[in-house]
Amino acid sequence: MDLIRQLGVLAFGSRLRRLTERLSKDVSRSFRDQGIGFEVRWFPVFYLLTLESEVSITGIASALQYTHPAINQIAGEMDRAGLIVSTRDKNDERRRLLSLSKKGQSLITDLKPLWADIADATKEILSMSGIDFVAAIDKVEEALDQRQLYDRIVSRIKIRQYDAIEIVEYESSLKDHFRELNYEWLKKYYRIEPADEKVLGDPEGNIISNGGAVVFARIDGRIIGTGALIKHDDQTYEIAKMAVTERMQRRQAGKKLTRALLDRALDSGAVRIFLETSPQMTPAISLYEKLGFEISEGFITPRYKRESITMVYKFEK
Amino acid sequence: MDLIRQLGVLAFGSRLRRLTERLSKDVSRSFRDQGIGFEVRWFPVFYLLTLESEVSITGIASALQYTHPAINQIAGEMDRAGLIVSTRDKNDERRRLLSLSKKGQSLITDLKPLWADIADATKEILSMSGIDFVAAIDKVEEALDQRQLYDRIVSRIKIRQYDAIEIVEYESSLKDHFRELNYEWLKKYYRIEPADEKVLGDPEGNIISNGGAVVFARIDGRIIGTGALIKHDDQTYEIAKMAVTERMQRRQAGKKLTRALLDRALDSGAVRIFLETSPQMTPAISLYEKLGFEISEGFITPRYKRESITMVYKFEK
DNA sequence: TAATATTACGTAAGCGCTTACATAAAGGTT
DNA sequence: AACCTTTATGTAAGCGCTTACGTAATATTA
Repeated sequence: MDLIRQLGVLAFGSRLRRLTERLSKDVSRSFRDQGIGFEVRWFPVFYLLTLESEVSITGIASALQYTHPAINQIAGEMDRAGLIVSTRDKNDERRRLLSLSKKGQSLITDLKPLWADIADATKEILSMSGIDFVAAIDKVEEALDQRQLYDRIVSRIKIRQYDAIEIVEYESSLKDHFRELNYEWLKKYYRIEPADEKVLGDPEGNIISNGGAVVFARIDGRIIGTGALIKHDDQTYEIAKMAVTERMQRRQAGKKLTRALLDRALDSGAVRIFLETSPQMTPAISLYEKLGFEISEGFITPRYKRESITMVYKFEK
Repeated sequence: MDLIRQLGVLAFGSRLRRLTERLSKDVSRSFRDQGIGFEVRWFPVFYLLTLESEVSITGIASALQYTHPAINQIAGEMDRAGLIVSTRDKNDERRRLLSLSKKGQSLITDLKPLWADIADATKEILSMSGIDFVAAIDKVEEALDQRQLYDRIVSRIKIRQYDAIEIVEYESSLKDHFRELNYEWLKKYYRIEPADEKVLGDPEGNIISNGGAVVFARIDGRIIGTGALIKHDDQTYEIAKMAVTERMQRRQAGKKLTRALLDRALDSGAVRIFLETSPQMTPAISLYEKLGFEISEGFITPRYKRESITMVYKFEK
């Protein structure tokens, strides 16, 4: 009946939220019952002030790992309830130092046994889980400190996307894709120059027949990206004409294309592999860096008017 | 440094909230990154709609254990995003039946692998806790279903309060307390009648010297309640003149006083123990019931004008 | 069959935090 | 000393749920 429960780890967030709400609602109700005029959400701040007096808003915030507006709001409420007093820091007029008021001090004795009851009851509930729940949360938080959930998800997504891309060899039926994919971004960022038209119009004549290669990236049967390997001499290869259609960018096609061309160059005995790209293309540059290229002084005559930087593959010694 | 962490079970609510926020923020970010136009908070509803179509708002709410306004809001957003369509139920014009739209249907294939990535990453994090976190939450929720945290806290508070009350024997220096405590509530609810004045003015002459007793409840050195045992004959005792000062009510003083007087009557060989109270005093009545009294036909001549009901102690056979 | 209770849905506002932004004081730099 | 950066605080608004409440449709009951 309870789908959230069935979904297990998939609806883990909803699950935790529900549990949190359930527990904290009960705790606040217990507090209210006592008619002490104390809200549970004040508890961490109050407790901190029993340990230390003259603490600033941000001081409390960082000790409790809350944001400072949260503390500001709680302090406002506690102030209105007469539990704290605040004074300006003599040495730093920005800071507002909080301490418990007389009334706040005297509340401590009333609250302490109540805390103990709540802690005991909570422990009782948590012990039903059969494990040390608090310790388990500690470990989960440590794991998150080490590497965020976000990063873990993203790396999985990337691997999946990378695997979903198929690298396809050039054949003449795909000739138009090679031109169109490159035109798409050239038009967007620059103008198409004669040198572009020449190479993109006849990849067979200009690239493949000279010992180079053209490959394509395919997802679900659709060509979405391309790239070429141009042979300059037996030892020198250039990766060029990389293009991925805009809608399919950030899906690791560039990475898989580059790696495919790089492998091909290495297999052909390349000693020098380079590429040219534009300084604005920061995602591309960082991709190339990840794959082992580094920015270098240009060593070939620029063939295009557009500004470019040269990157060279760093062979491992 | 992190006080919330140090507080352990005492700040368990804050702890859980923090973890929840951290996890769900990362998950939503991953979703947003994908640019699918899908919010994580829609997930449970969306998932349910992949299993069943034509589900009503309250139907979804109860399946997911959310409130219906939550579902209403989520449905509104999903509607605006074009993921669902809603039709009126032919048999019940109040109900709005939700189903996935074409667009919603086609999203399923995009979302499924993403769900899997998120589930895997979450599992990875949770496995760091070294225990089956989801199962642990299951058990905690079961424990809560059995008996709420609130009830567990309250019963601890009551025991503590009960233990904090000291029962004090009558002595003439406490004579005024006996009168004042009784006058306090008599004035509040009725008028003081001659019969009251007589007994309350001279407990020694009217109660104690006739083989009865007067006791007091004391907290932190202060007398806060009183009660009397009146002897009618060797076998018949009456519990009467119970009073607890208003500010100290609900602290189990009445219970401890009654139990003390009851024990005394039983020790004296009572065969019949009764008391009179007013029908409006429902908290008192339920207290007496808990202690073994039951409402009975009055069997003594009414001594006061105020309306009253008689309760008799039920001896176990 | 009229009155009453229940149910389904919707809307507004609240809760306890957050992010985003503004302001003023303090500290650093040239 | 003028300028920029950083820090402490405050305020507004948002988020994702909740409670509270209103209205209309349906079910129940006398």
